[in-house]
Amino acid sequence: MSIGYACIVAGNQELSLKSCTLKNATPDKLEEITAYNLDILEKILEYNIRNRIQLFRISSDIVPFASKKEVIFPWQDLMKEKLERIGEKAKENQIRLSMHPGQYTVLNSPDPDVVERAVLDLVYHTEFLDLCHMKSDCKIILHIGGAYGDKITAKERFIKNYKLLPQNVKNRLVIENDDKIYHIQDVLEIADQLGIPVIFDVFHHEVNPPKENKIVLEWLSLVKKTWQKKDGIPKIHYSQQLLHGKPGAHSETISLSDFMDFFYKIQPNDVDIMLEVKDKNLSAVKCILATDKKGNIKSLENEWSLYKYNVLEHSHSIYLEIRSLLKDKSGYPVIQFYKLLECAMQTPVDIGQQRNALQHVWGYFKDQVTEQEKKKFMTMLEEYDQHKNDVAKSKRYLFRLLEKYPEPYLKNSYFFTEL
DNA sequence: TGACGTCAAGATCCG
DNA sequence: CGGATCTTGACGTCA
Repeated sequence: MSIGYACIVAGNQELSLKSCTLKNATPDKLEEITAYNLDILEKILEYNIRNRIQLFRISSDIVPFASKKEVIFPWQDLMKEKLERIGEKAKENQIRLSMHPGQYTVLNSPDPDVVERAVLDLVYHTEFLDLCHMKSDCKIILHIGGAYGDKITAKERFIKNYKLLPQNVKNRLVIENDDKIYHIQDVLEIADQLGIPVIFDVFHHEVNPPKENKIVLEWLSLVKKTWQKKDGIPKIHYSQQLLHGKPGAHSETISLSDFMDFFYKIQPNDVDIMLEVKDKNLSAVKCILATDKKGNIKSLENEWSLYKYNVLEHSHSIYLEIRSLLKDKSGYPVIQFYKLLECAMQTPVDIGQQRNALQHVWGYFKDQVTEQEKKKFMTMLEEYDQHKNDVAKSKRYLFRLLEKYPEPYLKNSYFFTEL
């Protein structure tokens, strides 16, 4: 079983991809951005390796406008070596990669132009994974598309158009239930006709269940049967409702207790779980550590080093509680640790503690900065006390000081990330 | 025609 | 001029 996340590394700006607008998309610009993005992807894989994350979705934006036929840019040839290196790294470390064209790739549209673009887009995604030499268990996930007032015909059109796809696309394509139109029963029906695997999105299923009343475990068991040996371990999508958000909106972080309830319910020895959540890798690490049977306190100490100043901003008492929780070096209180962490992050920031956290962090700089830099920070603190500016300004300033005075402990921490 | 979702690029504003 | 903040882009469907 692997647990993973999609596309973006939270808490690390250095690992974000570049893009451009269509109007600026010259071949040179595209080559520059793509080369940059692939180097970043390699670094993201290294991050995933360090954190034992073996499931990862590559952003469709990795090669900008790759599937637009007006944009001529032979990325397949230009990036051959980089793609091979990425594939090697993934394989060596048993990382399962996937890609997921968004809601605008619609294979079952009645408009032939839309279908043509969808096919080109699927071909792009397939070529990307093929050029990395990934096995056929590295999938491309697609939704069924629109209903156009006649779901039966729309389903038939999906099936018809699927059959026209090139074989290498078919080798990777899997279909997923969505939160609006095609529920899991629809998708299983299509999958049965085509003989292709189904991704069961547990959250979409909650939002958009079929009329037929089966428990989640029964649907899951039907879904698992659609995966053959060559397709790898069945994969599911898991996310949670954003409280006070629109139905279907993804939560900021994964609530660990809800995740663990689900985890024990499904006994997921033989599924991979892709998390769809705003804090991305942060939740993936949480769920991986929480389900690790032989976990080590060192992992929690490392997590603590990343979150401690954020916790301090919200609650001094929980800060102390976690510190004491981690004192016993023989235990592995992972559930309790994240319970406290989640609790702290849900507590509104305490103005006084926020100032306290700023000063803690300032402690890393105070003996090495110039008088001028010191003065500037002190002025900011004064203004902060008089409510003339917000904490974000001081944080930005401290973050900028990190470039001049490198402090890896601080740089890695989430203090400068909005959580 | 605008909302939907997403987030960096691009544009504009500010001191 | 650099930095902060607001707006646009790119996609297809549906009300």
